[in-house]
Amino acid sequence: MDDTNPTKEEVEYVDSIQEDVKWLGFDWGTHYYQASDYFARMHADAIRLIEMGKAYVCHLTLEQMREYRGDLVNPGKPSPSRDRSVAENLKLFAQMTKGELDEGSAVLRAKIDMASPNLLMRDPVIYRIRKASHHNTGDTWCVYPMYDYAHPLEDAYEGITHSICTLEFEIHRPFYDWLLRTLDTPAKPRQIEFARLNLTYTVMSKRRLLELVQEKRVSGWDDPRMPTVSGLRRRGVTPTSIRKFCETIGVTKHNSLTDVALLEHAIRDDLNKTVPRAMAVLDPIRLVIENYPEGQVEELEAINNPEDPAAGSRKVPFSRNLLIERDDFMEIPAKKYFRLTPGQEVRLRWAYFVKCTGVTKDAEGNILEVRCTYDPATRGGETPPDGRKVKGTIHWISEAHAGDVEVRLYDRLFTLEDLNSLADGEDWRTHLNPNSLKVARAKVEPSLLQTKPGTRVQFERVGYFCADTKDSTPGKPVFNRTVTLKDSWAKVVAK
RNA sequence: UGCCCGAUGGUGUAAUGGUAGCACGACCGACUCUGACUCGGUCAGUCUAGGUUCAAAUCCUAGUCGGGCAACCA
Repeated sequence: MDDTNPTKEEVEYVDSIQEDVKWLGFDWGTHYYQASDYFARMHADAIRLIEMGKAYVCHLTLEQMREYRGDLVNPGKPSPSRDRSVAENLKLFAQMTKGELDEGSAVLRAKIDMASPNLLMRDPVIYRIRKASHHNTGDTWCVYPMYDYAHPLEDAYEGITHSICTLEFEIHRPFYDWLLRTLDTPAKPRQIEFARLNLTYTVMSKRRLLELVQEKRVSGWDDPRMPTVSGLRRRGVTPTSIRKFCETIGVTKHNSLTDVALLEHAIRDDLNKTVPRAMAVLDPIRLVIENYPEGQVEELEAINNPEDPAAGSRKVPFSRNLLIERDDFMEIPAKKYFRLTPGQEVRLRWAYFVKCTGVTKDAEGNILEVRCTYDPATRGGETPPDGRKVKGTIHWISEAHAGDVEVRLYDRLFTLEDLNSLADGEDWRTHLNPNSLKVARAKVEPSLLQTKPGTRVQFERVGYFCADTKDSTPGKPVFNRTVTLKDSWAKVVAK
């Protein structure tokens, strides 16, 4: 953990990084280190640098420093303090360390090359005065190392071989190497850079994510729409699928934009194999079975996970009045529609074949309920003795036994695919998806009411869901939609 | 008008001098008690121009395009 700057409140980030990394399945064991663990050693190395004539105390103000640095095409010029004696530098750095100098009045700089084409090599600052309390070292120090100085040293102290970081630090590598060479550290770690991940339809920069949180456009860092580890976790994504996704996309050095479909595939692939099924109706309409006895209730057996025999089965109550998905009925059917429609027969999952006999409507012509008859010879959803087949199978809930739950249907956070390619002056926030969260009341199998927070389930024919870890209460789970099932019918409809 | 890095199907990648392969996706089909899963098929790629070589995605040169760099941030 690079906790080199005490004025940046980072305790909460440190904690969540640890939590996230552990959840992903990794363990530091005894190898959890912080830059602040090495402050004394780093300070001693700074003194060595001064003694070598490779570092000096400089009094330039921020503005002067910028001016002296030159720019992308012009070389910089030396600080007036650049050639001060070693003895004087030692004395001044000691004063800085003891807190005898004011913040901003002096810094320690490495003495490299003010004409380097790499601006980071034009005598970079390596220590600054910060009279602030550090979350780990308290008030021990008045001077703190810059990240660029701390990074190569902590790697060397730890005997790191490959120090992996993101692309924007590529230009810092010459200083990384310079420091190790100048100090002649026993270990010579190598910094290797790789591209950070960009995903379609979302933002990944910490700055933008922080703005989403601060402006309350999401509920927090762990809002299930956030591409953060805590957001994915709360949404119901598994560590396995994240790791699989990472293996798939690999590690490279060029900026790319990964299609979120790759992530969704990894999620479905894992959840399909591991998660139990249940029935839930998100947008219910009543289905009345005219020839099923009133008041009769049957317990029908439903398999929990066809992909995993060990998951066993459960009983689901069945009765005369059911609820089915509004989408699963069409009074005037579309072409190739093989769900319920007048005269057509479908299977009720794990129950019976039913044939639609018509609908009842109110005075305005709105459909109040769908009516049908069932075939007792198809109990359990089995093919009847006459070998009759149906094209469609739909899910259902017994109205009298239905549980009522809140379901949160999440969609992509933005409507724009690439948030890094905005027109000049365009605000990325204008592309926020107004429908990234839709809340629905769903009717579910009674057993689902006992779902523990964090438990994942597939609502058959709908999608994968996870009981929310924050807003669920005993007996009243709130379900977050992790990802929908693939829907090839939707594609047909779209055409 | 500088320096550094990069470029392979729609997307993400593999191939480091020797058959351009894999996954996602899209499309077609089979199967199906989830229009899911699974299975079969199809689509589609080495940024450009020179050069080296028996042979170049790979090495060299130039160009084009993209990204990064001027906090006492990380």
